[in-house]
Amino acid sequence: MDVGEDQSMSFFVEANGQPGRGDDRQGFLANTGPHVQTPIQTQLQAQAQAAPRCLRCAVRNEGLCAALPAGELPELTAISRNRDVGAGEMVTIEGQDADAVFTLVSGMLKIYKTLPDGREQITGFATPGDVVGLAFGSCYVYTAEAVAPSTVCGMVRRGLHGLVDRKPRLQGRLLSMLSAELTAAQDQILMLGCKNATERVCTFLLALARRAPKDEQGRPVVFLPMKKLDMGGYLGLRPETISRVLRSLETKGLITRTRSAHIRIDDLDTFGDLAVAAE
Amino acid sequence: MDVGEDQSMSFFVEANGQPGRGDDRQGFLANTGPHVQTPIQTQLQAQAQAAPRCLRCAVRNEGLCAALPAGELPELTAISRNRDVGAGEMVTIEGQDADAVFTLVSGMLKIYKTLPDGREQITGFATPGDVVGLAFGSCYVYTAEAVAPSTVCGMVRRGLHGLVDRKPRLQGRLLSMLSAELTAAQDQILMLGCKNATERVCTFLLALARRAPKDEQGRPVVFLPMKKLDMGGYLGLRPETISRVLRSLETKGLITRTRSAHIRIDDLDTFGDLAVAAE
DNA sequence: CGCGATTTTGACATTGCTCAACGCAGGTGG
DNA sequence: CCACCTGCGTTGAGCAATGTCAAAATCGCG
Repeated sequence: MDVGEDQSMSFFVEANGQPGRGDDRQGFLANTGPHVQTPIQTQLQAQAQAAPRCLRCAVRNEGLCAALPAGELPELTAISRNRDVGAGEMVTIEGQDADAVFTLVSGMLKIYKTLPDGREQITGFATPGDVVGLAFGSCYVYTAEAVAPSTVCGMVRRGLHGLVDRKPRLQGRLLSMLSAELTAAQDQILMLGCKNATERVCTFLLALARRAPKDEQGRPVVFLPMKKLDMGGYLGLRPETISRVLRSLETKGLITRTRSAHIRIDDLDTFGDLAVAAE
Repeated sequence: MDVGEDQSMSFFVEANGQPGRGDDRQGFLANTGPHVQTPIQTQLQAQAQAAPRCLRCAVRNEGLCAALPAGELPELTAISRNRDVGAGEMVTIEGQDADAVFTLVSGMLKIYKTLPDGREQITGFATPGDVVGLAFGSCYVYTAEAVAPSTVCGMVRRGLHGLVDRKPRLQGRLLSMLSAELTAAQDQILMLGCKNATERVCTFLLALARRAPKDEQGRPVVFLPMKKLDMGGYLGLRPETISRVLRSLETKGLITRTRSAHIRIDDLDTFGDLAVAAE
């Protein structure tokens, strides 16, 4: 993971409902048809038409999907479906019934929790391949909202539940994802608890830089599609502060703003020092 | 969980070693004798003498142990061992080989991570029943240090590994513990990112108050064995600030300091408002 | 080109930190 | 048994970092 991802899991400790039984809730994907206990023929038929999508998928080797060999992909295709979301649209909403689990295919989502008085704290940004919407209880524990036009692939909770039962390998994958979450959460705690504004911004950029493309001289060029307000919401800072820090880093020659929403890191070493990276 | 607990897990995604094989490392408990592949007789013998400890244990119904019925407790006893630690002693050390997993039997531990320059952030306090030292990789990802004289029960990693393989029920328990962790971590993120000093202190006291004993009028009396410095390390505040906030709460009649290190919460409602509890 | 939203910049306010002094308690040694 | 010492907590004064508010500049988009 990089800058925090999704936050929690589902269908393991099913809140207080049985896995089987029960009618399909009306959530997203409810019309995909029967998935878990589908009669063999119907299932195979569905797979035949469905197979290509997961196989060709941009994030086929990320997230949950990476845990399945190509031969088993059709089963995933059968319970999943793509959906486009525009910037500002929500994929999951804190407190609502967790009907589906989503893999981000393209774009970027912000993951946040809200205090009763309206203050909100962003706990992470999801990048392609990240999984969001895993919930231990019956409700989503955070809101996931697109900050750029995005595509998500939704898997019905019940369908995924059944799939996990049949493919123990998925369970291990879920576990390591959960563990990665926890690590990310703790890094954020460390950041919010100990670091000053400059250190926070550098930590954030550095995390993004790891996955970012490099220019011809090997300098990472980070893409920041989110608003300053969201960046601040993640770092525990106000947008004005972010702006000031970036200006200061630019003045010192550590970064260059190239295209809009793109920042090139010019001095990676000094940057690492400022980020006070753990080990 | 209450105020954060342990932080991560082990033996699922074993870093890059196989579960079986390999000599017992020299860590704590190495002298408990063979545990996993013990010949039946030896094992039963060990159980016979060992059984009573876990059965009588103060935290028998907490943490991992709660997942095992009384009849299976001897197996737990066989791979575990109690150890007393004085205030200031460390149970796990960030970055060191994760040889064992510990259940806190009595006392209190602080869990913290350290930045390269020495700043440290406490990510939680463990109370009896909490499990610390679960590590996904081969090393502990945090330091656990006693803040009061404590007793921990250590389980050899390999022994626990084998036990989890034999008792699938333990796996579910580990999962829900991990999920509780994550929830606690996110609450802390919310706190560090959004709340001011007073709100943080109230949030903290309120979390402790849930588990705290009540006086004859039903008011919770919270025990705070840790130093102000540690409390501050958890809340992202300096000890002077904690002191000032407590003084101010006292002046307002919201709390009363009873015995040393004990605080009674007099006005739980107002307190809850100040804590800005999620939902 | 022009509108609305976002970002930037500046001036100022506030919060919590720093530093220092003092007090209190527990432990130690005479 | 008492004096001292050390570490922690408390309190105060001043300060630095960041938040707040407002205005100007810029961007994205039609």
